[in-house]
Amino acid sequence: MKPNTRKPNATALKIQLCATEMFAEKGYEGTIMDELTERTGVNKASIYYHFRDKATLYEHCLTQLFASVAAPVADAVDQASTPHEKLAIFIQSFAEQAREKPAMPSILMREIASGGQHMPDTARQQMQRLLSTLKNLLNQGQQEGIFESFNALTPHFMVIGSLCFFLTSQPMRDCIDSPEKVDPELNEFTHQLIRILQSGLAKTTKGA
Amino acid sequence: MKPNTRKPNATALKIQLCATEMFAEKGYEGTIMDELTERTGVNKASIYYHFRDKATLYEHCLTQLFASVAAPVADAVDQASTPHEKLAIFIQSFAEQAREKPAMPSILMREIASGGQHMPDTARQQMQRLLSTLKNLLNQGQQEGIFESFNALTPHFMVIGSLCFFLTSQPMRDCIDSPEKVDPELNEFTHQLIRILQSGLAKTTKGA
Amino acid sequence: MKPNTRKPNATALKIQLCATEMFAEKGYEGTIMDELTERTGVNKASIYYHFRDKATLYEHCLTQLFASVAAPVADAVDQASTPHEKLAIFIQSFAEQAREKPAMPSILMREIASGGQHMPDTARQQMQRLLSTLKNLLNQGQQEGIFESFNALTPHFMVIGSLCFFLTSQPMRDCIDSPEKVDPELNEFTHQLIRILQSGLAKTTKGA
Amino acid sequence: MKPNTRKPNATALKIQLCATEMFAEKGYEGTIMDELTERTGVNKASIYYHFRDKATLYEHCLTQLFASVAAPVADAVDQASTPHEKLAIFIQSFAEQAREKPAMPSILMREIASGGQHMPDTARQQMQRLLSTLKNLLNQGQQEGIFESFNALTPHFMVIGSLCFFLTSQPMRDCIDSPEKVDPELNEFTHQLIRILQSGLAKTTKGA
DNA sequence: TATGAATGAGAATTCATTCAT
DNA sequence: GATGAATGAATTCTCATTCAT
Repeated sequence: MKPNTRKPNATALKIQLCATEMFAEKGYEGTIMDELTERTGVNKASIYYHFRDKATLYEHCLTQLFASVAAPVADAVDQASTPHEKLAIFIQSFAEQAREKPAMPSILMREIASGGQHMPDTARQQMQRLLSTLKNLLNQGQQEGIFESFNALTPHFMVIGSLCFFLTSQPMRDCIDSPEKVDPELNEFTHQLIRILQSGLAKTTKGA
Repeated sequence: MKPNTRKPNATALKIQLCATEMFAEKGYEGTIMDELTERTGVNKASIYYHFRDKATLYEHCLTQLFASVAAPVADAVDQASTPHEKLAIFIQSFAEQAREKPAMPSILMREIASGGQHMPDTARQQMQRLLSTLKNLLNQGQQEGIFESFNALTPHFMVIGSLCFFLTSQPMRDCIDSPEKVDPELNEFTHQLIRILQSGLAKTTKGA
Repeated sequence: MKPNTRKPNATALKIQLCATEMFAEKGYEGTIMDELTERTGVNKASIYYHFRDKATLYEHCLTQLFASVAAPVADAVDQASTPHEKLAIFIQSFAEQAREKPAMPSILMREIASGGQHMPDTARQQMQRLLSTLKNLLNQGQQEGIFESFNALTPHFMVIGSLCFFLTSQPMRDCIDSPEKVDPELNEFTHQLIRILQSGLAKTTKGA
Repeated sequence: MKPNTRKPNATALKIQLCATEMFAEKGYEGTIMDELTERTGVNKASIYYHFRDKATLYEHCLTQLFASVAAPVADAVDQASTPHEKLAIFIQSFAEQAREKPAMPSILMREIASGGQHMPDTARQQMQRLLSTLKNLLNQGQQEGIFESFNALTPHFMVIGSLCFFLTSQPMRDCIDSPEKVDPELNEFTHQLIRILQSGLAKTTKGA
């Protein structure tokens, strides 16, 4: 029984949470173990006791994070029945997860930007799972004659990409207070996203 | 006169280009000045001669990069007349710019992921410019009764976000060679994106 | 238990002592951290662990050094009673301190030469304290009709300046071995200094 | 005829003056050639054209500086006749020189503090010359029964040391504006110095 | 487990000096 | 003589990691 397994005791958990936050804020290289020490209040050597090294800690954080996001989305979609509903739920629940775990969009964006070299396999699989979920509901919709035929990657990235950009760019947008700026809430953004995609993917039935 | 005749900026330009590439690949902290030295073949002190320090070099690269992307997009959109055309051109030309300057999506994603803290003002303004361009064409379309009313941020991030994700995730997707995988080309992706957004934003007149 | 049992500050102290010596020998800019590493036998990173950076280390050394000099002098003067005695003790004990802590005159001279820009406040205060001590004894002597009236700065610098010059110029003088040269010992120098000042400051009552 | 000889043209002279100033302010190691470039407005390569390297430039500055100080002092003393007068003139004219060439006390103090390792021979000789001048007048005074017998080094350093300290510490003292502080002018300081030394060295004739 | 101290391998930056024009 | 651009050898400082207790 190696020390760095199972039942994350209080210390280990605190480290994990802080680290996930820092990785999101500053990226892998930007995260400095000394700073993590300060933020957690945990002794540096302790971090190394609980997680072999920085890379291992990173893997651990990402694995946990992405699993905790993908599962609820897939589950929620399964509850719905019609493709339109499923699509809406997909978007909705991904948005919710991203808001609840704000580290996720940041980390995902950084990882993808760097070619996913440091993304642990399990984390990658979780993202695949989301894509599959979407693919399935699109197929269903297409077979039912509701949706046009599209490569699932396009709507996938329209959802994931736009939500990640929207959420992570919030601090940047908050800096600019031009009087005309009317920033939508996440809710509004999500609803518009749903509306656009539902009608954008829909089969154009009008014979005109 | 040797082939590599020394024009005033040859060295500085080489540094800028290489650095932009590295910042895209590895991020700010991941970019090591010694490596940049090797890649450019330029003496390390020379880099510091032309650009005060790493941070300044970064700023310079970003400023140049984003200016070189936003201008052509805005210009291209100005050439078109109808909102539908403008939207298509917006997407098309942003996609083109992103393909031509592959560093841009990576850098943009990383920057946004970290709250844009290190993004120079001018670079930020260029992104604003893109948003304005889109806002204008949406307004025009809306006034002409062609588009529904949307906060421009939603379609903006649907375009920028999905294209950035699509382009930067290419290497990641290329790793997975499942036989069923059918990855679309950028062209196909762009066309689908245009189609979905054109019909997704369009005023649903049928039924009226 | 090895002879060099690790007490909490052993390393930090060793660094401080070596550094003080080097700062005296070579000045702030002339002191190279790598050399300090070699001299102390302490790992370079350890120096930075105990003292944030070179400037902090310098401050620390100076603070300690000047405090350790000024206090004994002031204390010694307090023990004496007559102004003449006090003056002699002032000179005597400053000379002693300077011999015991040969880094002090060098550092003081360099610091003053550069306008004291880098002198930590506490160190500056210690020098003020010496001046005050002298001022007081001069005042006492003046009130007792023993000393003429002088701005204390003059005798102050006659003591401090001449002793610093005498002590630090020793190596320079040792180079010149002209046969006629008869260099006084510190003791002789100090005694002459006392004699000259005692009679130089004394009220010239004769002739009255 | 090497370039770095004789008739110091305008550029070379400007460099020399600026450099002397910087060496005084910051010391040898603290003087950075790039900064010297900025201050002089002369191109860096030009400095190297006129003076082989930093060490040579330093030597040159010191040689010029100390020669220009010692000669006038010695000459002035020669004009006077009585030992008391000569002593006063010695102090007076050294003080004048130091005020006119404020770089001198700083450089002298730094050089002595570091054991005079980098002091060019000619500069050292100039300091010796001052000591000799003082020695002679003391001898004369002693033979005339005016002065007590002292090793000349003591009064020498009392003059040189105190004046150097007084002059260079001015900026430091100007920082402290305690209400009680009454800083003497150089003139007052010099007069007190003369008074103290004249009576301090004088033969105590009173048979009491 | 927890902790203060230590450490080696970097990494950013500086600086005196030189070169080509 | 003057100048912008280069360059190699330092030099300061950082950081992931380990050790001793």
